[in-house]
Amino acid sequence: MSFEISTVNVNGLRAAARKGFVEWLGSTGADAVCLQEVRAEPGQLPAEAGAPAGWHVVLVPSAAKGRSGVAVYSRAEPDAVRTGFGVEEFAGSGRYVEVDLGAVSVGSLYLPSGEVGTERQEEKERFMAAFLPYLVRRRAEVEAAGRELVVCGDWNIAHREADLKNWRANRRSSGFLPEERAWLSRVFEEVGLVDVVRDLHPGVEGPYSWWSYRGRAFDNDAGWRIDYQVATPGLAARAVKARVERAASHDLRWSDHAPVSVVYGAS
Amino acid sequence: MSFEISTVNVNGLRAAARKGFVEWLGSTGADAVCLQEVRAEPGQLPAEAGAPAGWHVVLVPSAAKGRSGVAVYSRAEPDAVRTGFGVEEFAGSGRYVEVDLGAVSVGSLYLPSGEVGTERQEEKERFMAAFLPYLVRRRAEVEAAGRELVVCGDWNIAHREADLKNWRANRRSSGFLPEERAWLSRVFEEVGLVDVVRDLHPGVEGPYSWWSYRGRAFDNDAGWRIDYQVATPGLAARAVKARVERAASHDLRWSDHAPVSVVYGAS
DNA sequence: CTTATAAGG
DNA sequence: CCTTTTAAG
Repeated sequence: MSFEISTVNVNGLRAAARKGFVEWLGSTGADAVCLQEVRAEPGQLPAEAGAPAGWHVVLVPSAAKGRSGVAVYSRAEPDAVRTGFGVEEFAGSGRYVEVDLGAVSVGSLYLPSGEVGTERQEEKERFMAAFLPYLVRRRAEVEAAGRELVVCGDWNIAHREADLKNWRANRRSSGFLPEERAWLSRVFEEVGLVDVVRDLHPGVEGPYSWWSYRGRAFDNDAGWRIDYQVATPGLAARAVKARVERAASHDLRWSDHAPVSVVYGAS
Repeated sequence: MSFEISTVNVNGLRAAARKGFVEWLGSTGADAVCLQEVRAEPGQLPAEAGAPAGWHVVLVPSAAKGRSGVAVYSRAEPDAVRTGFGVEEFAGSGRYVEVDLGAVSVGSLYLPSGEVGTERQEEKERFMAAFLPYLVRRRAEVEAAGRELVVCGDWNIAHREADLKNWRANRRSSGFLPEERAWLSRVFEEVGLVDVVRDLHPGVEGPYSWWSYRGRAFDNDAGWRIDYQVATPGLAARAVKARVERAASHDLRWSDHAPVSVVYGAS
C-alpha cells in the first residue's frame, strides 16, 4: 500500500486555523502531516485544529510560550513517540518529534532560523552540529531494525542555487551561507539521506516552499526551497510523486510556507 | 453664532481611522473635536486622520509609545495652546491639552483609568488630587478675563447611579467608587463647573458613552457615562442640544466610546 | 475583546 | 509583513 506524507510550517497554528488550515487538512489525502511553528499548546487550539476527527495528534510545544513547536498528525495511531533528539541545549525547544507509523519513522523538524552576526545564527549552527550525529545514529538504528526514516520539516537552509530565486543577492544571508549549504551536503553525502523532492525533480528551479510576507515576494515567486523530506535511501527509492501546494492567490494563503507532499509507493 | 463641540475617546486613532473615524470627522458639524487615547504620534497617522483638510490639529502624545495622547481638532486656528496642567508627575503623560478658540478655552482630558488594589488606582487618585486645584485656578483665570472654559474628555468616572447600567454590580469597581464619585461632586459643587449633558437631560438613564468590548456589553447597552463636557456656568447656560452618537450596529463602531456632542448657542 | 508594544521570523 | 507576547484598557 502507498502512503502520502505532507509537511508544512504553519507559522502559528491559531492564525493558520482561522485562515484555511482546517479546510486544507480536511481535503488532504495525506496519511501523515508534519507541522512546524505551531506556536501554541494543545489547550490554546480550537478542537478542529488541535484535535480534528480522524487524526491522531502528537504536539510538542516549546517551553517558551508562542514560539516554535512541532507536531505530527496521523490517521493511524503512532506505535511510538520520541521527543527531541537527546541534546540538553535543545530539550524543551519544540524543534523535533518523531513518531513510528508501521515500518516508517516520521520526524517533524524545525531547525532554528538565523540572522548573520547574531547570537541566533550561533544557535542555529550549534543545532546543526548537534543534529547531524543524531541523524547518523538514527539512520543506523532504523536500518538495523529493517525500518525506514523520513525527517520532514523546515530545515531553514536552501541547498543549491536552484533552491531559491535570488541566490546571488542571498549569498551572505542566513539560510544560504556556504557553511549551511555544506552542512546540508553532509546530510546527503556523509549521512547518506536523500532529498526526496530534488531526487524526483532534478534540474528544475525550486519548487519553492517559502515566500517572505515582506514586499511582493509571493507575487514575484521570489521563494526559497527550505522545507524538505529527507529520507533513508530505501524509502526515498519508493517516492513516486511530489508536489508543493502553493496557494492560488494571496487571499488563499494561510502560512508563509506551502505544504510539501510526497507519495511513497508500496515496499 | 452658535458652535458645536464633540468629544470622543478613539481608543487608538490608527485603528479608529481604519474603521470609520475619518468618515465620521468628514460628516460631523462640530467646530471643535476633542480626542483622547490617540495612542500615536503625528508621524504615525495617515494624513486623512492626522492632518485632515479643513482642520487645525493640536496633538499631544504621551512620552510612552502607544499610550494615552490627547488632541483638539478645530476648524479655526487656535489663538493659544497649553499642554498639560503644570504638575510634574503628569508632564509628558499626554492627558491634557487646552486650546483657546475665540472667547472659549477648550480642554481635552484623558483622566487615568484605574483598577482597584493596584498602583494604577493610586495614580488615578493622585491625578484627581492634582487636577482639581488646576480646575479651580483655571475657572478663576478664565472668568476674570471674561472668557469661558469647557473641559471635554474621558473622565473615567460615572457620577451617579443613572450614569451606568449595572451600578449595583460596580459599587466596588474603579470608575464608580464612592471616593471617585465624591471627587466629581466636588468638581461640580465646589469648583462650580457644570456637567452639561446631565444639565440638559436631568432624570434620564445615561446617555452612556462607553461600552466595554468584552462580553455583550454593547448589544445589551450595558454602558457607562464617563465622557463629559464640563463647563463654566456661563457657557453651560448656552448649551441648547446634546447627543451621544452611539453606533447603529457593532459593525459601525470605530471605538469602544461614542462621541458626545453639544451645541452651544450665541452668547 | 481590543489596542498598542516587542521580539521573532 | 505577519504572529506571537505583554501591558493596558
